[in-house]
Amino acid sequence: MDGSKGKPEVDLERMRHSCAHVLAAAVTKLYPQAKLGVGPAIADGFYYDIHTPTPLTSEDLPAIEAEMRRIRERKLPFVREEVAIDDAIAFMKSTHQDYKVELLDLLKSRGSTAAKGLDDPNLFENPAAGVSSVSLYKLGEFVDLCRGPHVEHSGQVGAFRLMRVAGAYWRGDNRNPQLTRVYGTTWANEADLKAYLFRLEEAEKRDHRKLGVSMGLFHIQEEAPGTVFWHPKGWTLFRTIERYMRTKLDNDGYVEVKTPQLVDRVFWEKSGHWENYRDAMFVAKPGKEGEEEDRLYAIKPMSCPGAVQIFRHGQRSYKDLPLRMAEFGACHRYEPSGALHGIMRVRAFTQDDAHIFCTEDQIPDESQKFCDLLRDIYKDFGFADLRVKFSDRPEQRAGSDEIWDKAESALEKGSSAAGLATTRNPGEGAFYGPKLEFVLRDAIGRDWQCGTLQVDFVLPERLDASYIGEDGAKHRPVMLHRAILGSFERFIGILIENYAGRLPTWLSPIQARMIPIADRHVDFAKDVARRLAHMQLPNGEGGVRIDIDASTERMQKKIRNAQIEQIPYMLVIGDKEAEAGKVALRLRSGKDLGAVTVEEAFERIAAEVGTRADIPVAP
RNA sequence: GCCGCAGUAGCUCAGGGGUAGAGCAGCGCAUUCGUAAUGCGCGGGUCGGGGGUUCAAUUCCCUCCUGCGGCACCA
Repeated sequence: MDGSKGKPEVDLERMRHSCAHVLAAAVTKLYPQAKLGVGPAIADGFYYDIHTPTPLTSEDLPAIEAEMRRIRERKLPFVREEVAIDDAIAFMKSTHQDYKVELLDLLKSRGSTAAKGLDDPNLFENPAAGVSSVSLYKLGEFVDLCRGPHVEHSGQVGAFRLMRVAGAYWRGDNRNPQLTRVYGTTWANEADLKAYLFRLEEAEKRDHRKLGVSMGLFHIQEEAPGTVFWHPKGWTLFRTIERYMRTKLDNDGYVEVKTPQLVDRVFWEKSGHWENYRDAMFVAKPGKEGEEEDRLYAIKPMSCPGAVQIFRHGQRSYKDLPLRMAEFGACHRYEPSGALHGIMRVRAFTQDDAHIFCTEDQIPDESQKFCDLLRDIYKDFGFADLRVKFSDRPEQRAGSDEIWDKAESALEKGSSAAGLATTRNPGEGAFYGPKLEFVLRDAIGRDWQCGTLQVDFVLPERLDASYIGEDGAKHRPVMLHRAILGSFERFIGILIENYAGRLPTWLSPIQARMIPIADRHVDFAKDVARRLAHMQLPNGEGGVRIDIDASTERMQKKIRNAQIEQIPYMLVIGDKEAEAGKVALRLRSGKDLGAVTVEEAFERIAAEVGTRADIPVAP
């Protein structure tokens, strides 16, 4: 908040909410048959859900916005009026505001309009069930059910802009009719509004879908919706991350496995997936047309049932526990078409999955160990800001209360021992156990949930996993599902957006580019490139990933191209360098480090790769 | 999946009932250059697929696909 500089404090939320009323007033004026849903303030602005006989489209927005400006100019007062709830219902009925009537009925009977997971902050809430009166706000002719508060008059709603329309289900339930949600943004003044729009444009430039394609990392095409074609550079990035993760897991006591992609549906029936997720699973029926094999296979949507098969193959002893079984599992899920988003939400993805088979007593230690590992890894990728959500027992759940008590406290113990504070997510756990969800914050303040740690005492039961205990009897292991990156695809998308394409050197598909100034320098440049490619970088990264721009372009153009590709190091070679056997080192920040020996250049790159440092960028 | 919008050259985009145009990229030639764009030339498109209306459709209509913004979903 900057209320500094003697400026009057601005209550943006109040302005935004009032702006939603101005929008509603404008719409009801232009479309008298409009029925209103809810219209809260949200981050950066507001929305209002509206039903009109023919749905509003973006083409209608300019006229609505113009009407809103007229209302702003008239400086109409917001007038609060407390009325008996039955009077309010009668009034809303008389104006055919069916949705408002529905809300009022809820208020009357339950004292709250809370829908699942989302309670509308703009409406009256009464802890005691049932309310007898509600507040209405008048703005000129327009009357709305609302808790307030509002600015004094419509001249104070600030600088706004209607942004877009979208469909939204009434009360967030897809069985309900869909209203048109009009989104707007509101700021204290025109300058702030402009700054916001500028920020949006900047965020758009980070979009991994554009950057990833222009950086030559991957593409997606029509015939394979929601699945990624990884190009050489993108796959280099993928493999770099995979190699890094593998090393981390090797050092942390994991074993790695690979389980089948196609498994008979009978197997998924046993695991329970067929029943719950059949619609979201890809299936395959092999064989000649008309003579297909009489079995239906499903492509695995997740790796855990496969891991259990390996666990239960042969006998396990308590001495084998905890058994940390990792798999970079390629999973396929038939995600709803509207959910697909670049490489962040896809139908084929690779989880950095692992299943820890352990005893109940081992859960706290394993949780702590995992939290430590996860934080360590996030730090290496440049994410220091981490928060943890703790989702506890849902209403619908398997397992006794004792077991839940144990699992929940074990998870809490583990995360707090790792020095992580958790926020509670009541009732949001899986039916099979509680979970921790790890959320990282990126460079422009967006949150991404990536990691997860879930306790599961159902699947070992369903798939009959057991081990022989110290007592010689069979016992049921607990299974911890855990992921750090979540999926490689999504995590790479996050990395691209976090770094705006300027990946740290250790992750850059091309770390250095040779730029010979003239043809006569090409041979020397090739020689330098060869040498650097054969020197061993730390962390088992292999040689420097280097290429050479031997085109007939001018040096300036080659530099520009390397800049656009965000290559961390440019090694320029002309007569002076060839003579001295050196290279002129230029950073993508624009900094010119002058002529250095090949060894010096290597040391510099190696140091950066070794610390996984992010290179400072030009302002 | 639902609501709304969009799909024209590899990319960004203009155009519009009479079978298309720019910039960048690509290719060719010339240039051999000192830290973010050398010049000239050339090629490139079933205007997302299918159907309909029309003498004529890339343009209008229907439908499917894909994408975009949300909603719903995310084991």
